[in-house]
Amino acid sequence: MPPSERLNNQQVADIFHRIGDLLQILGDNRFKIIAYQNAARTIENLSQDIRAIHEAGTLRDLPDVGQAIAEKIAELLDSGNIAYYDELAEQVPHGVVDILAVPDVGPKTAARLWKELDIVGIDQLKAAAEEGRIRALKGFGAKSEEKILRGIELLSKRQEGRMPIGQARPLAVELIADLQERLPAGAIERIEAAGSLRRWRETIGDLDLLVVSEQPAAVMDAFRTLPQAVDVINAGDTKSTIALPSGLQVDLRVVERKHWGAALCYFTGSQRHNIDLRELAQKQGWSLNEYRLAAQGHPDLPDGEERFFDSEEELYNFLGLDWVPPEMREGQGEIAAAREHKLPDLITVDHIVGEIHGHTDWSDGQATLVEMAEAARRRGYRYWCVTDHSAGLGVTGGLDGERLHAQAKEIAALNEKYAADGVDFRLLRGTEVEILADGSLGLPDDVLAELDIVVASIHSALRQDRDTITERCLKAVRNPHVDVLGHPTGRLIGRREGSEIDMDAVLHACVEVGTVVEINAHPSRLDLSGVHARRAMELGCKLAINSDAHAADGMEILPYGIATARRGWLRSQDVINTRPLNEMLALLKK
DNA sequence: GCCGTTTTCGGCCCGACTGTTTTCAGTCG
Repeated sequence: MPPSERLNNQQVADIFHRIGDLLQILGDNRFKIIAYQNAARTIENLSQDIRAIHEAGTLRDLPDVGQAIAEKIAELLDSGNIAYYDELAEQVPHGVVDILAVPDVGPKTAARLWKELDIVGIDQLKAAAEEGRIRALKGFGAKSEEKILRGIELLSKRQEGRMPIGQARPLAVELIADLQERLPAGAIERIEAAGSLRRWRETIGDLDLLVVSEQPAAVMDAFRTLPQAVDVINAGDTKSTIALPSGLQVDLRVVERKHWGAALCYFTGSQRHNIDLRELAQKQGWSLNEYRLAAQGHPDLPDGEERFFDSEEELYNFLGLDWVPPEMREGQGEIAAAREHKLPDLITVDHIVGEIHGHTDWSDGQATLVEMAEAARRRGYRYWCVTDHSAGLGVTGGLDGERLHAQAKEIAALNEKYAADGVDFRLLRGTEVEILADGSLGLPDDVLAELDIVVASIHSALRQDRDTITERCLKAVRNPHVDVLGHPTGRLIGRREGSEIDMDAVLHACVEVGTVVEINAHPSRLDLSGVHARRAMELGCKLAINSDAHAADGMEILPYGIATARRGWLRSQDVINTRPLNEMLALLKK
């Protein structure tokens, strides 16, 4: 198969999602539909290329993949299509599936619109609603038509997709502050952003706010009348949904104090994690919802007997589990690990004692060397490596050997001053050297050899085909002077897909030759991703977490990188810049 | 269609909100 037709994991997962959609519209068994959806989710969360798993003959070992789905994955990868899928797709006009994307239009509605009104696309749906033709259907009225039109409107606003977490977190802070300002002191006892934001997912589909209050009506009112609310989508007694100008939806839910533990857990998700937790509770004779555990078929208790939890930890412990950090709640084996008391001791921001990738105004940074060094010191760092761009990346005024020498003098002078003042802080000399299109580097080996740390990164020709860009990267990784592979895929979340690089091959090479792999903490990069970070750790890679700061306040985004590492189940010992200077340097390639 | 510290058959999470309904189905998370 030519590289352009090579399906990636997401594309394979999309086909199985699509099978699920088609089965829903056709009214098939709902558990069969769930099975396809679960398999799709498993595939999109894989840390390895699904083709490699197929070639190893281990598809059946994947969770939620049984005989039937394994065969269909194999068929898809080998032949490029799935006969069963084609057969389903023939039965349903293409546009009917598109209609499912409209909020509040589900499979039942889509099927009826198609069969009873011959609506097979969003444009037709809009026309029918505007012309008042939908109210002719039993169970539909004028309000249903309004709701559909509003749904289409929301969908068009939401086309930009999910919001990057780097935008969503400040927004949540602002919303919480505004809400509190509009209510009398004490009306809100507790408030926290839950959902994918609390799990630190890369992108956020909607914001979930959870509140403890004895005045739910006042809270609901204040929330629905926030100036940012351009639309009120739901308005209940304890739950409301508003839309922001960007199209982002915000849910707010009010619960009683005694519900906090169960509610926070429920609203943090993920959905998969919640289902796993509820199934576990069920096996122990309990029914779990967002408020409490209630005995149900318990050997010693009457049905309905309740247990409440002030904290998540108490709930998890009650079920025989250790508390699971939110970043791990993705249904990737964390419940089993929590039951066996084998959850990793995750890395925290406080473990980081220095960074080894950042920029100054010698290249495209905004601050001077001194300003960056002082910013690093204010964070309590013991070292910071200056890695300005190399020549070869035209736009940023990259440094050649001569300018690196000039910079070295400034670095040496600063280090001498720190030493004289008895300050325990060292600036290191480095470069972010460009991996050129042919895999050669932007600086010659003799220049690289002088430096403390060489970070090698790709910024251009990211659209090379898989084999070419993988080879290019492998060549750099194997260069004896290259210590760190910077932001390996080059993606910019929400703006640019990463390269098609064969990550498994690159990680294997890094283990083999001792090249460190970066988790770039910038919220628009988060590169490696959590999924790839976990794979890297499992393969035995050494990792580093860097802000890639270009300004004095640039290191403040480090928590995004730490969260990504935590999503990859990383511990402090997996990350080299948790170690003191000499230990860290000793972990680099010799 | 998947899965198994009760199971290879018989299960498969749970509740808020909405609209059009007099008791519920559909959708969503």
